[in-house]
Amino acid sequence: MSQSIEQPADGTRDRTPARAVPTSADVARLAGVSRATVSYVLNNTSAVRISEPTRKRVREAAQELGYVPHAAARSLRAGHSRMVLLPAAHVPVGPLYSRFLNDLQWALRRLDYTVVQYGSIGLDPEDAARAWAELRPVAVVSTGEVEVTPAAVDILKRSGVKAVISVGTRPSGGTHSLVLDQPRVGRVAAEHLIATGRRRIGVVVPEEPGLEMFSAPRLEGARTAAGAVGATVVPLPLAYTEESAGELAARWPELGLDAVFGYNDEYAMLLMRALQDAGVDVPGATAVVGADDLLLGRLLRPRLSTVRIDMVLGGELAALVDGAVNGTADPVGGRSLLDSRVIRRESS
Amino acid sequence: MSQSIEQPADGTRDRTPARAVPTSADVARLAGVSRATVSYVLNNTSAVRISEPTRKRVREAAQELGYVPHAAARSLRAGHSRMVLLPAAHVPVGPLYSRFLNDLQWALRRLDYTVVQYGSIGLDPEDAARAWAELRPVAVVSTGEVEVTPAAVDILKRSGVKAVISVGTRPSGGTHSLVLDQPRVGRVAAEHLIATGRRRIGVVVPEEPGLEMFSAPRLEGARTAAGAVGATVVPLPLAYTEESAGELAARWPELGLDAVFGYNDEYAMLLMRALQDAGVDVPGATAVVGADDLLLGRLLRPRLSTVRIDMVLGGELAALVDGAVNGTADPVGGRSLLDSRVIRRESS
DNA sequence: TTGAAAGCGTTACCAA
DNA sequence: TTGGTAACGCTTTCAA
Repeated sequence: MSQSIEQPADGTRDRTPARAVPTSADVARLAGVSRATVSYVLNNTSAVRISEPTRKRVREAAQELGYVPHAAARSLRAGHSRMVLLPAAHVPVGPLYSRFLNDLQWALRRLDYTVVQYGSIGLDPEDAARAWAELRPVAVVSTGEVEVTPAAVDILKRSGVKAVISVGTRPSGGTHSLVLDQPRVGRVAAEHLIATGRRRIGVVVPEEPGLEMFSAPRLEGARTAAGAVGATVVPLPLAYTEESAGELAARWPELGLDAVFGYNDEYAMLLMRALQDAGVDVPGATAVVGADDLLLGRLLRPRLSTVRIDMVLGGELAALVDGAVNGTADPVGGRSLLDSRVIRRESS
Repeated sequence: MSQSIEQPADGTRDRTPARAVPTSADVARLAGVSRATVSYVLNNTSAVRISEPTRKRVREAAQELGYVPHAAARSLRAGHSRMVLLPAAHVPVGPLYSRFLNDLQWALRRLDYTVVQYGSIGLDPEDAARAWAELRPVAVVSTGEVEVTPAAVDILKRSGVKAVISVGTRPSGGTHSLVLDQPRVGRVAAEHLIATGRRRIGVVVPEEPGLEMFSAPRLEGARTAAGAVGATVVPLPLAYTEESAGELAARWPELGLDAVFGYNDEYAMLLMRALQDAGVDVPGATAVVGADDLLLGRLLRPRLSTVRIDMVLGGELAALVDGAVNGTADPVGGRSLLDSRVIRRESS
């Protein structure tokens, strides 16, 4: 057994069976003051002056009891919270996106928001919205995998949500939308391939679920670019396994493609290797382009060409959220936050 | 500009300036019943029988107002919540770990917990614990990057937290610990290399911050295995860049190593390529082993040998959390949830 | 079958 | 300088 569970071993188990959690009333009692005074002292309320000895007594009492204020009670009283709800992704996405989400979480934290990840599987958009609304978040930032319909937005707004922001999808009614231009990724890839003389372009469409929201618009973008010059685009379903790549590579001659956009670097690497193993010359017979500019793509031979995506920064999105919450005018309007450009290496 | 911000475009901006969020009292008023009745109807309280016409009136009133119950008020009244707090990682970790966290979040959700990600940067363990305690979570699951000291555990327990679970670290006082056996990863890698005749083993130690919690124990495990048979282990600091790998490869002759454990597949791939570019024969002169069994590792030539880590499943950890919360006896005791074994391919 | 009221832990107003 | 009190939104016991 390479893993173990340890019970608390300090001999204090059940020393205090269901001991009550101390409240400000307990602190007040111990310090011999009123609850109001406790609140004043602990919140450093400047409008009220409390004598130093009293402050000291209160603080000591709080310390002794291990008193910690109750956030829910506080925000109930205050009438608002600083909770930002992030609908959880159904499936782990790529490294770029994970990094983005992590950045976002930290940036929000720095702005003193509490981030709640909330998964809502098998709920339709409106039921999901109702579930989210129960938490009375001040903002909802949907990262696109979860659809936010106009009706859902209405439910949220009516429950007091100040800002509904969707990122990664096309704008949906009533939300502030941060549209990550996925079609552009496919478009610049295709344009690059066309510019280097290719005319029959395969576009990998991952079979793994949860990726359609990225892959479909990328495919569409490639189609746009190809349509403009009479080039052909062929969708290529591909699972992230060596078998699937091998099968696709075996069909390569009959497909008659002279280029392929691999959705991202990982799928592109997988396919490129399969093509090479099947005797297809890269980039001679077929050019290959990935996306994300992963370091690993530079390790293969030929080095993988890629579309570098400059993802919007978590900090900027956090600023947008904060602005929307405060009702401040759009803090990022007009700025280009997502840019994609081809980095040509050796595979194209 | 490849990205745009859209304002709500339905012409309804500020249609209802600061309209109050409906409460159960509003519903009661509209339906012509008491708040109690509203609560009974909406919660399907079985102990009380409400006439069908009344139920209907209440439901319609709720519907019309867009009423959604207030979770904080509810749990304040109930005296407990179902919130699980997950201290946020400071830095994005590998794909395996992201997947694990995602699984965990979903598994907890399925058990009807609400997952709150909470970052606490620059806070010492006790202050962080106090911040967490304000939220009155029912459980805290530390994924290791954030240290949970015994004092922190005490603060949490006193605030009503039922279970403190730390995963990935050595057991810390008073918590249920799920120890992911990182040393074992290094040990099996080293044992494999030793078994195939290698004696001077380099172990990559990533320079990227936030990875020490994994890399240090892996290095230690390798040392243990080597020490047992008089083999040598040399730590190799390496940044995740081609330059760093190139510099390390350039020093290879003077290092005199006949094998290297690359920390994980990504670092191993990076280093293996640099070695090959520097003219080092792999696996002839130097054997290379990674970890994580990434698909991409099979694309290089020679195919990368790796340590396959069967990570504990999110669902199992969620079950442990649930068991700890319910006070049920340890639900996973004695089971081996983390296992590591070498998958030999061509690079060793 | 329904309603009145208490209480969860806070904070803010007003009075002392 | 301090304390009493009401109110935030909800559930639940008790009484009608």
